[in-house]
Amino acid sequence: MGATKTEHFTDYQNHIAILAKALGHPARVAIIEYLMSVETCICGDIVNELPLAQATVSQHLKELKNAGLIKGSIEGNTICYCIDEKSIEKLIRYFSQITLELKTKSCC
Amino acid sequence: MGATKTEHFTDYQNHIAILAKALGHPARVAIIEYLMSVETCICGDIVNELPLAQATVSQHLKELKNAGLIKGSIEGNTICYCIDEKSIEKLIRYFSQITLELKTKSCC
DNA sequence: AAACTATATCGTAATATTGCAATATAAATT
DNA sequence: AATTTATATTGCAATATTACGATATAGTTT
Repeated sequence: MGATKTEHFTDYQNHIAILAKALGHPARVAIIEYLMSVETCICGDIVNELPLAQATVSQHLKELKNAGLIKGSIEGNTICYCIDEKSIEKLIRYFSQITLELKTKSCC
Repeated sequence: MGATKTEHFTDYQNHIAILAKALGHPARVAIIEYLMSVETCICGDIVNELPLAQATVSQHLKELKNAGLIKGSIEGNTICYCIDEKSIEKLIRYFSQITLELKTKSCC
């Protein structure tokens, strides 16, 4: 015990959970916010934007990348990170579906 | 070290992270899915819907409630759980904001 | 090539999460 | 009142996450 029983859930449930989990840390929300705020996605400077050590930021970026929320491409010396629009759109569709369903309910 | 440094981030960032984290487990996504699927939010039966022990489900429900994603009201013997629409709408607004910002970018 | 810059990985300590059996609580039924 | 039913809490073991210093890797500049 202790480990999540992913095998008991559907692929869709697991995928939504992976995306949500990746955003389940304020540092990663802050990273997304920063990527959103810069004009282009030419980055490099993410470490200096966050109140965390370089190794920690690198780790958070890796998690966002593994979840598919951001993409990173090597740009000479630095790495150009940007938000992967598709995953955000998947989340919007998921949550929109929920509110849509809720409209058909009578209670609460 | 080891604990999340919440104090370094804004209230908004922390709140989005709390909501996302609550959905960061397939069992909790499945709970939301189930609450969405039933006609009314008269529940009780959530435990039998999930492939997890009663104690574990109870714990997951508590986490969803703490995050504000669901509300539970005592209905005699059972408890009536339902999705808190406001928190879902907050998430939709958040993600919509992201895609909106991305439209103004030139790269990626 | 040596020094510098940007990022990743390793190792490790602190803390959190997941899952469950056992037990507690509390309302409903007999 | 005893039993049953529904849910919560406790305690604990297994596992995962968070954070960071130290070190590695790889491109850039001098």
